[in-house]
Amino acid sequence: MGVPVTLEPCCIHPEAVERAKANLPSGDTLEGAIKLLKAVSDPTRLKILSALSTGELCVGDLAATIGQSESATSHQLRLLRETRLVSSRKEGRVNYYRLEDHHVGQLMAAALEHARE
Amino acid sequence: MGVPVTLEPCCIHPEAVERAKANLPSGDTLEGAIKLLKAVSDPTRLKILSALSTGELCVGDLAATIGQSESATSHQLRLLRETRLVSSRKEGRVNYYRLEDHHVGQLMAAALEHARE
DNA sequence: CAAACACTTGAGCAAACGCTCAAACGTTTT
DNA sequence: AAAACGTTTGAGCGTTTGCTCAAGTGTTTG
Repeated sequence: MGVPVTLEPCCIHPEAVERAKANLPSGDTLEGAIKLLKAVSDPTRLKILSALSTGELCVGDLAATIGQSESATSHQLRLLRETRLVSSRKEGRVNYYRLEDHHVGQLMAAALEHARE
Repeated sequence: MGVPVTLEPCCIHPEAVERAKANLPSGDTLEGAIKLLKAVSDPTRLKILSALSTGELCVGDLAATIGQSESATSHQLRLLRETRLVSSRKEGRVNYYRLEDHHVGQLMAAALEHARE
């Protein structure tokens, strides 16, 4: 059927809308991108990721570095673990965290560059 | 005074903490980066920015493109205007919006690439 | 085996967020 | 001048977020 789908009755520039719609990311892609962006768009978590970019750190040191309680730090680390941005390694009773995702560096760099202008 | 400043009494690896602390972005830089990241880490706003990457659009068309009410779209556009990610041009009673920041493209690209893996 | 330690977890709460709805605004058409 | 249009704005509301505090886990030390 050569019938045009998605007829939008109420818009000013239908062809512009079609073009823009065609370029929108798919639901899954958008969802994944949002999860990543939400993960890095919090001061505490961005500090954690920035700190880990200098090498692995345990929870206590991470907390001391970013100036937060260990509890708060641990809560955020959990979120970062779930989004696979960090991973952990246990040594005795100490838990060492490190960066896991290579896109995070790019994101932080772009955002910080923007902020320094 | 050769006295070492910022003595942190309670952490396991003081030298690692010092290194990580030295690498933390300054308050202003961090704040700016967070503002940018927060602005792009919402589905509605990310859709708006994605749509605008195909060219300028008026509010009604933007709303139709992303599947949101004009009011909701306008509210988010206001936020994007305040963070200088978009700018607008008025023609009669129609308001055309376009992308204003060149870092946004990089950010979206990195986030979407991550999501597609 | 008890105490100390490093960390995690759940409940609870205040603040921030994102939408809707109704009203307003400035412009254009009739 | 009135009506229609495209957009903006403010109030209100339910949801989400990020912290604290207290309790819990597992490991190590005395």
